Amino acid sequence: MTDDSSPDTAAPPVSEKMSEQMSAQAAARLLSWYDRNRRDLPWRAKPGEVADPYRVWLSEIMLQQTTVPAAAPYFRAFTQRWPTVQALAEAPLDDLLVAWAGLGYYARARNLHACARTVVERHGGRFPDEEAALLELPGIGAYTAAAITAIAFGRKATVVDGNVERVIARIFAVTDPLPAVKPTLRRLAATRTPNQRPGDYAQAMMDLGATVCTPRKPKCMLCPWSDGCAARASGIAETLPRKLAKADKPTRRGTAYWLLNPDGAVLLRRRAERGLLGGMTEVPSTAWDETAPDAAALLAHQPIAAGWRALPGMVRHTFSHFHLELGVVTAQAGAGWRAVDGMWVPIDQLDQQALPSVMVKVVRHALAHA
DNA sequence: AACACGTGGGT
DNA sequence: TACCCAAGTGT
Repeated sequence: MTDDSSPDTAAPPVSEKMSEQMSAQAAARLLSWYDRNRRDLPWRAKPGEVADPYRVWLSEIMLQQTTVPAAAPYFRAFTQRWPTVQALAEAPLDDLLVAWAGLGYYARARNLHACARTVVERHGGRFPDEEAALLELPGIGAYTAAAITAIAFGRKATVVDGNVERVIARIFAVTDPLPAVKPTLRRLAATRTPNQRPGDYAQAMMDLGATVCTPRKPKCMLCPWSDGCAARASGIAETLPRKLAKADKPTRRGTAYWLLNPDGAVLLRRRAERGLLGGMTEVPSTAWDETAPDAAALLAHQPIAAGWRALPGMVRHTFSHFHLELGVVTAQAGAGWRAVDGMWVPIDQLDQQALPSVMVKVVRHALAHA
C-alpha cells in the first residue's frame, strides 16, 4: 500500500474533514515536541528572532548531504568573512573554493558563488520568497527551495529531505523502495504540512528524523507520533525506508608528482572548472584509470622531465563513486622549472590553497616520506 | 532515469 | 574492514 487512497480495512472511511483535523492535531503535537527539544544550531534563529534568508540559504547549501558537525565550522567561517550575500557575491570564486576546501561536493561552492551573484544582479540583493523563483537559482533544488520558503520566509512549503522521507515512510508504512517511491512520499508529506508555523514544522520534521526517527535503532518511545505510526505498529520501523542496492565502487589508480623547485616550493595546478573536484587545486598526477600507470604513462604525464623517485606506500581515498589508489613520485626540478605549467607554492602556504581532502592526503604523504 | 558528484563518522 | 549514512542538485 503505497498510494494515499483509503486503506482497505473494516474501519469506516475517514472523511476529508476528519483527516484534516487529524493532520492539524499531529502537526501541533510535533511542534510541541520541537519547542521542548529545540536544538541550538549556528544557523537557527532563536525564538522571536527574524530569520536571515542569506544565512538560511547558506546553511541549507552546506547541509546538502553533509552532517551538522561537518557543516558548522564552515558556516561560522563563511558568515564571519562574508556576512551578506552582497559580500559573498563580490568575493572571487577562488576565495570561496579555498574556504570550502574539505567540505566536498565542490559544485556547491561554484553554484553558491553563481547564486550570490544572481541574487545581487537580478534580485536586488534579496532572495526571492517564492519556491518557483528560488528553484531557478543555481544550486537550489526542490528541497532547498522549500526549506528557504518555509524557514526564511515563514511561507507554507513541503520540505522533503532524507529525514522527512524516512519519517513519512514509517508513519505510513511505505514498503516500496527508494528512489522510485520518492513522489509518493512527497505527496504523503504534503498531506500533513500545516498552515501554522511552516518554518518550525519543517525543522521539526528534520530534527525528528535526525534525533528520534533515526535510520537505525529509532527511539520510538520518545516520538510524538509513535501512536499513529503504521511501521511501528507492525514492527518494521527500522527496516524503512527500503532502498535499492547501490552499485559497488570501482577502483581507479594513478600516480601523483611531488615536484620541488630550487626554492623549496611545490608544483600545484588548478583542475578543470567542471567535473570531479572542479576548480580545485591538485598535486599534478597521471590520469586515474583501472590500471596503474606504466613507465611510459609516467613519462607521458610528467609535468617536467626529471629523475623521479617513488615514495614508499600509497594514498588511498574513496570518493562518492569510486576508490582511488594514488602512488606518489618525487623529484627536484632542474633548469627550466620556471616554464612549467602550474603554480609554485611554498610549503608553508599550502593551507591557503583550495586543496580537497584527497590532495591533503597526498601532501601529507609526500611530506612524511620525501 | 540513472549517474556524477566528497567527506568523515558510525557500526 | 566494509558498508551505510548525512538538511540534494545537475545533467
